[in-house]
Amino acid sequence: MGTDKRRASRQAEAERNDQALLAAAREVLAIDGAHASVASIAAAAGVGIGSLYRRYRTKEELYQRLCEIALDDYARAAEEGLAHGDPWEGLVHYITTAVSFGPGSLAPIAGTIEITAEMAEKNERSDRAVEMLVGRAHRCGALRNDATALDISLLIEQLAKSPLDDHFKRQQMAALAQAARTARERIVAIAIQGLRAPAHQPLPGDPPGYELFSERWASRHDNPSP
Amino acid sequence: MGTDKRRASRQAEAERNDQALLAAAREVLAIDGAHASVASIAAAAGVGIGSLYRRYRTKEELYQRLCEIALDDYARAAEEGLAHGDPWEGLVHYITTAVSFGPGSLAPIAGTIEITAEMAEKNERSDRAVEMLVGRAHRCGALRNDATALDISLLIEQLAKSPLDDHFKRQQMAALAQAARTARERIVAIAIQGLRAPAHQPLPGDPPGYELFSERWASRHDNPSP
DNA sequence: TCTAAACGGAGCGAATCGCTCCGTTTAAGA
DNA sequence: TCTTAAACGGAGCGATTCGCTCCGTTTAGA
Repeated sequence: MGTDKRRASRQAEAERNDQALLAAAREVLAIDGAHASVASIAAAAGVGIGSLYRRYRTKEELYQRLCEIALDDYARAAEEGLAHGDPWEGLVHYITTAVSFGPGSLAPIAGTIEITAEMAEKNERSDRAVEMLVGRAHRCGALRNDATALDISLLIEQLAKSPLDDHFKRQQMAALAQAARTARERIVAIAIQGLRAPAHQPLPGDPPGYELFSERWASRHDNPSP
Repeated sequence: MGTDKRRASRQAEAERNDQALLAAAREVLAIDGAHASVASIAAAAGVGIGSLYRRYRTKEELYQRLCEIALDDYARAAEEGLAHGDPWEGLVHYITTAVSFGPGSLAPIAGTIEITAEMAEKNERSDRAVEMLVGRAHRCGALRNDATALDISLLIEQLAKSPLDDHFKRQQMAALAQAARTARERIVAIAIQGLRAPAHQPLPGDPPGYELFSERWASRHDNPSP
């Protein structure tokens, strides 16, 4: 079909550039956090700033797209976990996969962008899957019964960010960055072990409420310091 | 003695301001990370910028002082742990106390300042104490034997930073910040539970090496991107 | 050879940085 | 009461960095 030929070289380059941009943005955001600059994202993708702004009219638009992709990844990881026959193994798959995403593009920019409809929808899908995953693991007795789905979500967020890895990446020390990554895998294994039933002693305080998630995305553009 | 009178109001205010500066710097650094500004530190302390620079000739000098204090806190927490009769309880005391320090003033500025002699000394003292703590806990069989002292130090660093807490603090939402803190306490409890022997399965990969700590403080002022 | 789509990046105004410099306040001594 | 010097707060300097625009160049296809 002619379409394939029309989509050839030049348009194909545009497509490749878009993928490179999204991948680079994800990486840079994970390392530099909220202070990542558009210039550094374009540079990391090997693309001019102009090309970036031809695809996304603004920085926020790019960030929104990144969030949608990240939320989709989380939802998929949770659904893969549900596909596992063993409830515990399924939960472990979700946790390790989600952690391996790194801080993704979510936490660093929470509250700085407007939530799109697509983001809200993917988020609900993800929440539902995680809730089912945790419920299953509770019922089969593998997961300690005082750990809630929100506890696990917060645990994932806590483990996802690796300051050590980021630091060595920023300094271009690849070997040490790799070592930092395997060190974190050990820590994740420790945390997962801590989720197994039975627990030696109950978790302190009340279980976390959902406001911890929802309130943080209520984007308030008013700066705290006038 | 006349000294007390000479040290009265005006010099006393200077002393109070110094304490306020250190406390505020610690707080601001924990929230804003490496991008904290001198102006915001002075403002948080309720002090003029001029007063800050009368005490510390440069931003780096202030940061070095903060690091020395933080390292001292860690060392003290570890030594308190050693004072406990029960090895496991002593280790738990160290971990929870160290985590409660937050990211302190260490991780955010690692590699950005020169190490003073005092910093190196306090660091060694802290390391020795932690090594003994972990050795004791291993010998009495409470701590899983494939978890090393470095694993525990990295675990502490991983848990110390609370993005959620920081976010709500930045947005001046005190109630949610408090909720975020108790949520993190639950996560710390989970992780500690994961350190208990016996483990269901061994930790993956090789134990982390000490370069992960030492290399990161080798301050390289050359920017990676020329 | 010509055209139009995709490209890269210099550079704009605004914001922010670390830090200096100076006019003001205040407690102690004459 | 007046003088003095130590401690104060903060406006503002030059440098840097930001998001974004604008324009000259490259290149695939007719």
